Amino acid sequence: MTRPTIHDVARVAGVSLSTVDRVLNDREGVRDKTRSRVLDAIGDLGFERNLAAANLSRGRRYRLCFILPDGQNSFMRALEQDVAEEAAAALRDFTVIETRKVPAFDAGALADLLRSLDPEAVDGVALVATDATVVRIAVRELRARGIAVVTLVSDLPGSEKQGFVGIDNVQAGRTAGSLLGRFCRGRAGRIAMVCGSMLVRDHAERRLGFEQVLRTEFPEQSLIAPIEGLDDKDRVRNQLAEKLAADPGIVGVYSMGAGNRGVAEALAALQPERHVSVVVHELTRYSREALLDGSFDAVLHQNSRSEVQGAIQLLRNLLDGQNPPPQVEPIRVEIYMRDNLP
Amino acid sequence: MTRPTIHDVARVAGVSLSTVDRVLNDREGVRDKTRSRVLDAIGDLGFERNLAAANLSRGRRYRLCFILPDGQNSFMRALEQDVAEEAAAALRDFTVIETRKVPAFDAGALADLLRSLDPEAVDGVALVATDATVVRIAVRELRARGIAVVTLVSDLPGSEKQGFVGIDNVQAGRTAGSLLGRFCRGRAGRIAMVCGSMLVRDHAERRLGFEQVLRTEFPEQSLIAPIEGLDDKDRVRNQLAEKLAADPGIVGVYSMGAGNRGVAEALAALQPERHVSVVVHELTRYSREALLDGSFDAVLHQNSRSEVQGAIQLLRNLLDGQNPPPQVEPIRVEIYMRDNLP
DNA sequence: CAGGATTTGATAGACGTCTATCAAAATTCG
DNA sequence: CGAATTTTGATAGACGTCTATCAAATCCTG
Repeated sequence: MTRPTIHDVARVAGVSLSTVDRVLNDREGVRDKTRSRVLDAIGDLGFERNLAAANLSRGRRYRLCFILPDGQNSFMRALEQDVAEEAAAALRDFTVIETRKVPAFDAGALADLLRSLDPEAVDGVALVATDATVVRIAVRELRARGIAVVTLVSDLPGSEKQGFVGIDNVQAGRTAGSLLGRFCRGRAGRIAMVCGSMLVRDHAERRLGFEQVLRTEFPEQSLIAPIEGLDDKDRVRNQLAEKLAADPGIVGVYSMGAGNRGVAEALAALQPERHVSVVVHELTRYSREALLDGSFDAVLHQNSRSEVQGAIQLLRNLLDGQNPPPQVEPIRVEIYMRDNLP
Repeated sequence: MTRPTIHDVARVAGVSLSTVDRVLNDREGVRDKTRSRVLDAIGDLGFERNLAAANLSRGRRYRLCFILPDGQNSFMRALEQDVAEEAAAALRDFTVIETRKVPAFDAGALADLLRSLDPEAVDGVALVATDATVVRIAVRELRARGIAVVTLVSDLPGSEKQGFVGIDNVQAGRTAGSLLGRFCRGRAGRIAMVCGSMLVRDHAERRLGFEQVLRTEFPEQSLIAPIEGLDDKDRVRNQLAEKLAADPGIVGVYSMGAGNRGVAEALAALQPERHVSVVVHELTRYSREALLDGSFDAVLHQNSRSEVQGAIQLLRNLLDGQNPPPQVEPIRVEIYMRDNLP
């Protein structure tokens, strides 16, 4: 009924507390035979070290650093806010979180920042990755210095990061295709796409998934080459409005990232009897309003709060050296419509 | 940089450790003037008691009891499984979880069980409520005995429960209506509904929300009185197949709860060229298969694992007397389609 | 102001683990 | 075999909080 302690382990193994401690904390000077007696006892008893007591004793603190892109991207700003709020809550668990910002899409700046991190001051890092070789190298160096590394929102495949917390963007694109295809069923025509930039990895992946589904499952719709909005709402509004006016056969719009406001404005300018189904990404103030007034049909979303929590938990588990690290729940592609808004 | 301790509080307040302790733990024999000096010091320093150390010291353990309905409902069985798994993980945090089962829909049995719970053995209870007055009374008595109570999945409004962890079922029904209405757009006709029993509160609420949306937003569709499946797949299959055969104008099906297998079978029997859009509840082995083979279009889901975790966290917070209790993330109505299956 | 009651302080030991130090025992080696 | 080395044990104090006990100080009452 009560959990076994190191005292029990010592008793069962027939050794002293000191020896148990040496084994538990990987100190040297223990003969193999003795070590295995202790490990056997641990196994027999099902002993698990009381982390709370251990951390209390050593005054353990987790010093984490979150690295986010700077700039006006509203998803990133929401993420920053979530980090700040979770940082306050994490203090209770002896976790100190520092936030650093680097210019968006600037791999060199990101790599420089990573290189500057001192293992004396930081135990673990969560970064929104920019996909570049210099960053991979910097991650490898961080790991070599003994700092734990996970990627957040945007992954860095092929690097030595120890985990990724974010959604599967191909899956997100497929989901969008599946929804929009169904919403437009019976109205064969064309579908317009809007992205931030095709140079951004997640948007490229979303497009890939979207086109996969549309082409195989809804061949009655054809796709128009995407508008690159570059996070500029006016640009998005103008280009989309132009396309919609020029082609009355456009029955659906998929917007893969920033630019929701521009999309909403272009739609508002249409004749009321024209029906265009719309699926966009990221629940923000604007996409929410558009859902409520009926101009958007669905919004795909990633819960940035969960992502931050997941990254913190994953880093702590890595630093605790838990074996195996208890899995963090994967982040889901969430679908919102007017009626299940949170 | 380091958190203040009770020693700091004592020093700043100019009192002894004993007095700080008396204030912190609500022991009597402290003059008001002294108490407020201590409270001021706590406020000034931003002191927060180190729960890990406190629990270590008192050998605190959280004894929770989860009460679930017995029977073949597959959602409830999945929930039971989740409770078992979370119970194992919770042991690490000195939380001992016991599961009890009562006959489904039997308010008397549930109330009896609640009455039998001994505050010497149980600190908190999470129950899947049956909506009845005897249960409300039993909950009140539990609270009077000092046991914390929250409802899980199925709420008990008007009772003295201290929280509810589950989804908003009216919202879920609205979401289903919104999806199915869009899926059937352009094909005006009739929509069939399937429920477990109209006596179950959550199904009744789902129907309410569903009809709200269909009637106001998609008046071109008309609704057929629901089939009551009573958790019997053959009954669901037969009745639904009969309706579909009799009425070629049925373009959509909404199934509010148990009975997914029967729905899938009735659909499989249709001529391949007939297209019926389908939205059901709860992601199970069967609804998952039907999504994958295209016979269901969307599945609404509540994450029972999150619900169990949420209930545990809420109960622990209540028992810790945290003030204000840190909010548990609300449970979302999740939408799954083939392409965002977890 | 004495006496009793109430409030406050001081101290010790506990919870489970960690770290450090020193002594004792066991092993290895010449 | 004795000395050097390695391995093990014993002990003490710490982390932040809790509980208990007893003594000292302060308060109230008549």
